[in-house]
Amino acid sequence: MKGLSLLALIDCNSFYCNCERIFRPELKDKPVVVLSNNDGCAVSRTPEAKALGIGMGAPYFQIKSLCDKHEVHIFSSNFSLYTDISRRVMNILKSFSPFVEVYSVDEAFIDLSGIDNPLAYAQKIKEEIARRAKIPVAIGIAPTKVLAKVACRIAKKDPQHKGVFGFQEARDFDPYLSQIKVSNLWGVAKGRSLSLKLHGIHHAKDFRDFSNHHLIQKILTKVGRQIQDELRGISCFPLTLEHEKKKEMMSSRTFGRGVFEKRALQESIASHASSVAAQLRLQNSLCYEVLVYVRTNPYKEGIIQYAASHVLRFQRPQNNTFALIKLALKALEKIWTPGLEYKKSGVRVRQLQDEHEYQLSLFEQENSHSEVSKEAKQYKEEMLMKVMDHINHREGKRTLFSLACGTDHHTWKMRRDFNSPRYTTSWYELPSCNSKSLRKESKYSKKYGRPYKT
DNA sequence: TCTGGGGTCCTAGGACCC
DNA sequence: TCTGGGGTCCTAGGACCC
Repeated sequence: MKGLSLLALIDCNSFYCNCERIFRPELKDKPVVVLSNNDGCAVSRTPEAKALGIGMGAPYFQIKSLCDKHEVHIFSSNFSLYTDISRRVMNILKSFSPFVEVYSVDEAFIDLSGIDNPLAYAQKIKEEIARRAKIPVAIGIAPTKVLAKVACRIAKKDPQHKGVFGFQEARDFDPYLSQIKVSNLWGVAKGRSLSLKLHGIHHAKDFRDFSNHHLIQKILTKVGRQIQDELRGISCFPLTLEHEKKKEMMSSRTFGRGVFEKRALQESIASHASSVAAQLRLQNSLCYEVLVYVRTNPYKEGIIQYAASHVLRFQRPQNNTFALIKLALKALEKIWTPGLEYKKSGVRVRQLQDEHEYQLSLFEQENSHSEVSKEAKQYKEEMLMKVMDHINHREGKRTLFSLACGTDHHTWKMRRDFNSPRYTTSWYELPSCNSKSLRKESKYSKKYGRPYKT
């Protein structure tokens, strides 16, 4: 059986609630609920709370009396705590497998290929997480992600499996797939499952064996076909191991109460824009596109409903806080309508680009034209400043670093004048990074310090 | 009156996820 | 009175080109 690809989904049970229980052990076996921002609705519930009929996303004002009656313990969310606990859980997983894909704050896939007894191994993982992070988890084992999700669901629902369930072969899932409702499959939510039901597809097995590809494509897009394949044991969603950069970012919030004034809206947009800019810088990304949106309260009757968004683009990509705020406020002007009661606002950035890639593209652009654009020059300086930040400790010493640019190798020589309170970098490009010039430079570096490489 | 066709690229917005 | 936030991915359809 070795060589067969196998993966496991580790899913923390009622994650936010169990994070809170770490510090309140007396709440074990008691109903606990964690509320969303503004204490709006329930986002995490323990099985005891679910048994009382508290649904996912249930508005707090609707369940409040129920909670009071059954002494449900209510918490406002504490995301920094949950992130911290999550990191601990993921670190434990990394000690079991080098191939860990962190899927969300409370879920991860790991590769179990080649493990002799996967079920026993998973049981060990479960115990270790319970012991070291104090978080109960369920583990599903299968050849594909969609089946691992199914397995994990069974592990959670059926106590006889003690939180770990799965098979090495897709066909072993057959008896279970006819029990699982299609709406419980990963990637099939209410809307799509309703359409599937119209065609007599009620359970996961019906779905897997449905052969009208055209119809599946129409109802569930390309993803539907992939889910079908995954149910058959053909992997379409492989593990993504490296930490990939985000492709979009957003910051949004509902207001505690309705907002009428333009000023308040502007303030919220500026704050979202600045938060997004900080996120961009954190992963060294720039963005071309800024989307601003506002909306009224769709649940409130008797008011004029309004939802609008507007997109503006930068000429060159940015992650500068002030540039983002400026553009976002400009976009807000386009959709601002007076006399309405606003309830939510947000800023979303799209078309991200890696900062360094962009800078390198400017270098290339510059090198291919005799005329240096002002923009390219400015970026070159900014980048050099950054490098200077890194080598700041080499005060007064000449330092060399080399930069890989496309297929060519450009070498930049830099110098900081230690007599000046400011950076006064002098730099120039060597014609090419051939071995002769490198040798010369290495002699030079020996005298003044090691080369700095990026 | 009748107003190409086929291709690519871009974007807005929806469905879904946790 | 009070109904989350942050993501990904996909597609329809418009703009544009020859």
